[in-house]
Amino acid sequence: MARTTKKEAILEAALALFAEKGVDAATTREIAERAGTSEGNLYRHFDGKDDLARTLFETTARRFADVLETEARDEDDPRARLDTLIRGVFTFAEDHPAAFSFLLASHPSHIPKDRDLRLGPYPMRLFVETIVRGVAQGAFRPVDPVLATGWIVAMAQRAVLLARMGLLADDRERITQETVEASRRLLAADPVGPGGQQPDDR
Amino acid sequence: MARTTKKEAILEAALALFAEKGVDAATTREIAERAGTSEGNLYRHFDGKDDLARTLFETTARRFADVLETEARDEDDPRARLDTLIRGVFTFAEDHPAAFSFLLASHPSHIPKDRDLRLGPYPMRLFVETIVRGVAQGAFRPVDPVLATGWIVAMAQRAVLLARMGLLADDRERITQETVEASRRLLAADPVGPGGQQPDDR
Amino acid sequence: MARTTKKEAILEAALALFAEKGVDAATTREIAERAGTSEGNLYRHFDGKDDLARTLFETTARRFADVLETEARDEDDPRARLDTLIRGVFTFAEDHPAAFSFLLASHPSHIPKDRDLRLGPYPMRLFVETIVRGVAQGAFRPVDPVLATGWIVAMAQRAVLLARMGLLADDRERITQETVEASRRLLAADPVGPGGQQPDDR
Amino acid sequence: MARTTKKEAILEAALALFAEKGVDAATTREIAERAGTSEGNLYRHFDGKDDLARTLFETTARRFADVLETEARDEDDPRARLDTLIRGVFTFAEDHPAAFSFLLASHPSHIPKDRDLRLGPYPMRLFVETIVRGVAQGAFRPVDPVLATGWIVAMAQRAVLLARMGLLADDRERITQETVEASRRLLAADPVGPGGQQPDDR
DNA sequence: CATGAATGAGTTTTCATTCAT
DNA sequence: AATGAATGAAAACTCATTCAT
Repeated sequence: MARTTKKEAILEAALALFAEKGVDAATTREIAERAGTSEGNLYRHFDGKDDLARTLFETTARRFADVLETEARDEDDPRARLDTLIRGVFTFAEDHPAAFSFLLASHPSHIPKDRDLRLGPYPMRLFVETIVRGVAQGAFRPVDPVLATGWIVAMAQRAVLLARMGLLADDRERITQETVEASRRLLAADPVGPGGQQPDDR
Repeated sequence: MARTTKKEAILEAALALFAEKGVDAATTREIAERAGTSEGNLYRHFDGKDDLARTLFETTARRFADVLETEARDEDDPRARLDTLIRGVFTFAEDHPAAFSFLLASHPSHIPKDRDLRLGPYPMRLFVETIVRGVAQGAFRPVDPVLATGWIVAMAQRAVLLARMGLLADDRERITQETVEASRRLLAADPVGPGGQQPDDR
Repeated sequence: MARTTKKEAILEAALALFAEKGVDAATTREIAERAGTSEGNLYRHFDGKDDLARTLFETTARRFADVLETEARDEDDPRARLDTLIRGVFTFAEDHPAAFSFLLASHPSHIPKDRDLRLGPYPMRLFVETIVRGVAQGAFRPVDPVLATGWIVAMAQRAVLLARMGLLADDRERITQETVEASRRLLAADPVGPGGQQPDDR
Repeated sequence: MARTTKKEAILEAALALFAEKGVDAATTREIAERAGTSEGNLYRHFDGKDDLARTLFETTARRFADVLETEARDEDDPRARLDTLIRGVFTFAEDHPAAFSFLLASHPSHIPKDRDLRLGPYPMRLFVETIVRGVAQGAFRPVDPVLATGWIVAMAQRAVLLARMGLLADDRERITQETVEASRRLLAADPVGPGGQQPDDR
């Protein structure tokens, strides 16, 4: 308590409740209660519930991006960098479970239009850039980098979700490894000479 | 009156609105209005909004599973069968866009607990079974079939989402092909000989 | 079923529900359901819920009066007659529990104004007349007959209520006797000279 | 605002309306209106209409008991004490007419189960205790004290009711006296020798 | 800053009654 | 007669937001 200001307490409470039951289902009263303050005070710090949600979306997405960026900072090789980014998703999900749920669970209609990519542009962008570079360098096979990013991020998110639901036998580290490995296979440049595996429309 | 009973009209209206704005944000009044009936009548047919959501989740998930099952009925080879299932996701998304959105967008807390897999057990199960068989036959590399199903379904869903948002340059057929191809790579059995990719080299 | 017409079934169902939860809380739907018919049909036989309640109040009050009248028909002596009337209340309460509850539980504001006496004028009148006669003959001490009727009827009703609630140790017959005895004491003419009315001369 | 808080205003308005038309027939809107506040505010202070009714039942029953207790505090002799308690019923009915009506009119199904005695255990208990003591001391004839309490309380209530309806010629004081006198006769120990009055089991 | 009572515009829900069949 | 879908009006209840203190 000592350190955390009321404003932070409100943000924290709101994030937890938004993650748990969705923005619509969470009431300002609950939020205030959980934050140990009054409803009125919530309005001193924020413009309202929507503002709270928007603020949280922004800061959460940015924090997510920061985690990824920090972890991947040193990696230069696209393959290694991508691995790290994926691991970052799992790390973030573990370290900030409410934030992770909130980002995932927000109904599309709640998400600000210009950062539509479900996870916000910030985190996505790092993936996209890495893949673009990897393709250019021949480290990855040629694919639409946005599509590939979508695949990989979705895979990681779903893996977290399934793990949380207790539907996976393996432990988190193993699941992370598997998912990293899977993404490698997804993007691996085809071996041998030219004429490799076109997506070969069957 | 005509052919479609009011009950069906209500279901249809609710599905559209739930998909568009989420269960919480859709009001019973809107639903009734859109269904061309009275709010009271809605309560004659359903126990309330939650019941409506539950019913829709169930029937929609089942319809999804039926589409997949029908399309994959003739395929026996796990690889071909998996391809078909993935294509089925895209087909369903195109043919029943509201149902698809609704299944995706439902907040986890709205989803009946025992069919938690986001898409309900019905559709998921078909994937899991196919992968289990494929692994047994050596057609796929050994992976946790639930995890692999999660990956693949999530990839397909995200691809649909990105396409809907207009973030992908390719047309739908091409995106479908790409996603099918990606899943093949994900599960491809390793080339017998030594030097195979262990998932955990790192 | 065979014999009882739907109309009777409706009356019976309504009486039971009115007694159980009150007129307001009972819904026409419940009534129809319990009567094994449809809501619409209820409106063929009655003008609505209020009409049903009014009809039931009337017939039930009359039936009550009939029971009392029948039992007391042969008694001519005011004392004996009053005893019999009181016993009649207990008899009616036992034979027609729903009717009895309904008559008691109706909120004053539901009771037709001109038969205000809680049990309707019919049953009350028999008591009043008997007491008037008893007073005139010197069998009872001089009291306001309406007030005395109120006392006695209220006593009997309360006794039934307490018995139903299981708050009384004695059996029904004993409670009846006690209440009859109590009413005798209430009205016993004072012993004037010697040889006066012991409360229990009978 | 003034002195009386809104919460009290709500309780007061609800009590008046509940007494007048019954709990079911009174609407939250009316209550709020009459209390000079908004419906929403009613729900800030109470969980709903039922909670309001429950609260009122409790506080009203307790206030009733308090009145009785206060008035009877100094009386030690069972007979005098019982007289005072009966007078207390009339006093309470006059001073708190709405509370009195509400206690009487509540449909049994609204009454909390463990204080079923129509007037709540609180007021009843004082009567029961007094009668038990009086019987033990030989001041009253032997009767089931709960039954006797029922009789007497019911008599007093009915007397008030009849008076309110204008069906009694006498004034309130006279009616009170008569009812007190009646209760004395009800419980008077039989004179003379042993082998006193059995209720003459016929 | 902070509180929590108060508001009002909504929402969900109920139900007596009507109506097409 | 009978059904049960449909209605509309009103009920209970919710909740983001404001306001006096």
